[in-house]
Amino acid sequence: MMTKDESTLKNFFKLLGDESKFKIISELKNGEKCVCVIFKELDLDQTLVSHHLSALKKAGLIKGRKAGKWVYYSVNKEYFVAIEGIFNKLFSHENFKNENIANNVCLKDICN
Amino acid sequence: MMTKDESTLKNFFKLLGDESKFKIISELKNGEKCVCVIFKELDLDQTLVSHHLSALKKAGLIKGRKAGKWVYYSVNKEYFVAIEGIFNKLFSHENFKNENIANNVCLKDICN
DNA sequence: TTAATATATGAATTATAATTCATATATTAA
DNA sequence: TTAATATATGAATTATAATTCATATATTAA
Repeated sequence: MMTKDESTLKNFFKLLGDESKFKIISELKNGEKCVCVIFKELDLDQTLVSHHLSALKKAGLIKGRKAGKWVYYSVNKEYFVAIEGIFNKLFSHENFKNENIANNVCLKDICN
Repeated sequence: MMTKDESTLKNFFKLLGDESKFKIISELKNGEKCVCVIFKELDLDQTLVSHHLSALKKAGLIKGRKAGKWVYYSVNKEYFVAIEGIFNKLFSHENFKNENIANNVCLKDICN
């Protein structure tokens, strides 16, 4: 019922519909950051940020790089390139039809 | 902390992160439809679809037109034009920096 | 007028995601 | 070696959104 692209985009929306995840991505757009910087800058619990990062990573939006005690996260550009393509394909307003139905006519005769 | 644009986009994401709402918008991209057609095509309860429509309308994604017993919903193009602009401003990959941090260096000396 | 139909809406319930809590592991500093 | 730090993770709890239920209103057909 939903295409793969629609499903991918819906899952992306669901993740970034959360304010904390949205803010994490906003931070990472400026370059990679370790967990310690992210949770302090956003004033969130370390463990909460780790959970969010784990969800974002699992879905492919970000990737992690371990270096010593730290883990540096950064946006996965390939993912965002793909999302951009899907979004513009599915949601650019040029694709929207705007046919109005004549008053009192119910499409497809489903309704009486 | 979040700009108005970021907040608008986040709320859009939150709404369309829901599969039913996503599908409703997908249907309406093809032109306006009455509630009766939407809920039958999506095989959802009428009352549930009304709740979703109400949320989408309240946030500005769609508008309703009453004609007799029926209410026809359609996408609000102005809203999607705006969202497209915000999305492309905030999420096009060209905006993403990709500076890697030297190993073991924690940004801003927040961490030890 | 009365009955049937389309839609909306508030309240109750249920499902799901976010958050917290306790704690484990890996790594480096002392 | 031992202690401290950075991060992750499973389970418990809490918050929030989705869904259902009961029912109201408006409109048209009978």
